[in-house]
Amino acid sequence: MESRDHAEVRLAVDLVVLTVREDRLQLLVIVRGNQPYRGRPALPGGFLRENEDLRAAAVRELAEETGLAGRSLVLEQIGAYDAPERDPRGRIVSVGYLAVAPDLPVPTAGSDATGATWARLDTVRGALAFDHDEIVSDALERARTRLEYTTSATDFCAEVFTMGELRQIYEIVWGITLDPRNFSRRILATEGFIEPTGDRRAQVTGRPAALYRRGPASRLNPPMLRPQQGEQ
Amino acid sequence: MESRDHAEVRLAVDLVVLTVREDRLQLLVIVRGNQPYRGRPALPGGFLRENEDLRAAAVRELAEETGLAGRSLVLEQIGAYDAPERDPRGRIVSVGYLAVAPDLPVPTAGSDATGATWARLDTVRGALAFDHDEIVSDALERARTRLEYTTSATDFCAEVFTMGELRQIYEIVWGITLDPRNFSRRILATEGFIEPTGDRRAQVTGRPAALYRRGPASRLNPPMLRPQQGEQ
DNA sequence: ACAAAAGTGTTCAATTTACACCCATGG
DNA sequence: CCATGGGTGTAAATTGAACACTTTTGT
Repeated sequence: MESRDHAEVRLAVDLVVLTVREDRLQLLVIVRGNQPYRGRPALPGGFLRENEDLRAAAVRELAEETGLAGRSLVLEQIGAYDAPERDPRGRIVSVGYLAVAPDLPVPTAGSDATGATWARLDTVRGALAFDHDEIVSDALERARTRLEYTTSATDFCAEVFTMGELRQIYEIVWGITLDPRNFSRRILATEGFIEPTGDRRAQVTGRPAALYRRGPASRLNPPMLRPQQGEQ
Repeated sequence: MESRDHAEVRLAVDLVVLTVREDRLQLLVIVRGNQPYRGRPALPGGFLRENEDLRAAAVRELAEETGLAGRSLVLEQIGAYDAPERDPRGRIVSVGYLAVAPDLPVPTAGSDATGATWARLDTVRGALAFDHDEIVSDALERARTRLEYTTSATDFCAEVFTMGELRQIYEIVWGITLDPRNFSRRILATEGFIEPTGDRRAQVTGRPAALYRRGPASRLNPPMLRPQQGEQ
């Protein structure tokens, strides 16, 4: 019995980091400097190291490749991607992670070579290296579902935000429009979702909006179900 | 640079196979014949082989260890479990899969040694080897959610079933009781969920129930949200 | 004064829930 | 003829969507 009883595989992590920027859903991508898929956009990620679990690898890669401290970023595992031919370099199984970030001042604004950048999701989809389009699709679906059941919309927002900004997250991630009046009431009626800071912020025009910060709740009950409509 | 840039890990699959039996949610377990955790119940599973993807490994292990043909069983990936100390034999990352089965005539009724058996979930939880309790918890939560959004309740049922049997699936998996009258209407109002066979089946007592088989639909719209109540 | 965004009150329709009541069978 | 589970009808309660209207600012 010379043949091994188990396959020799390498484990990697790939990160789907989403934000809302310029009224669009945007994705953190690097441009590949090596073959395969040289020059193509790809998800940040890399191989698992010794004595490191997957989450730690994800946090490390995020810091190395993008300069984003994984500190406050909530990472959620999306799943394992293991199609035998997904990577021409060999048998590599990758575990996808989703992270949601506020609109940050452009990741590594000129730090190291590879330079991660935000890219509009609608323009980059279909062009990603490896099976990264599939990972992104699954992660996006997860992000959309999370808006329904959790308070994760505030993860897209800065420390303090207006009701309009929060609503925009829902509108952009779901690709629909919501009634601002009903939205506001619904959110405020959900115990622990957001808390008023007491301050207001002047807008470009119009009445200044009250400012809020995230509350202690993490799960939404009842959920905010998105209306079913076709989008992208 | 003698040190490797990546960890040496082995990949495995673990299967959470659920059914409803004797009015209880039951789990397919094997009793471990070797160390570690010898004598303890565990999930069926095993190592990934060369030129085999995770799903294929799950189907193969299911057939080998339990005699269940993976044919019609729908396998859903739950996630990767990778805590470094989860398996004392070394660095083993396992991918969990969920399968839902009808009440089968006891898996390997005396075929090979290890013999998988059904075990009541409430008695076996907390006693499983490795981190299998955690995998089961995640899979169970997934199964409960699937009942809300998909027609997967019929996966728990035989080819033909009564409305009462289908309702029992919901009641047992969710751990609540449902109004039979409203339940029936709700299911029948969902296009493509189930189709009447035209036959009826005499009960132990009471009016014979109409028989149904599963319809073409797979996703439920609108979903059947479970009422929030505390359970087990 | 006007445009624009925030926010309140109210109405109406849709959905959910509860439950009275009838049906069909075995003992 | 009664217990038991299957099934229909209907009214009350809850929820959701629509929208008129008021508030508060910058220009």
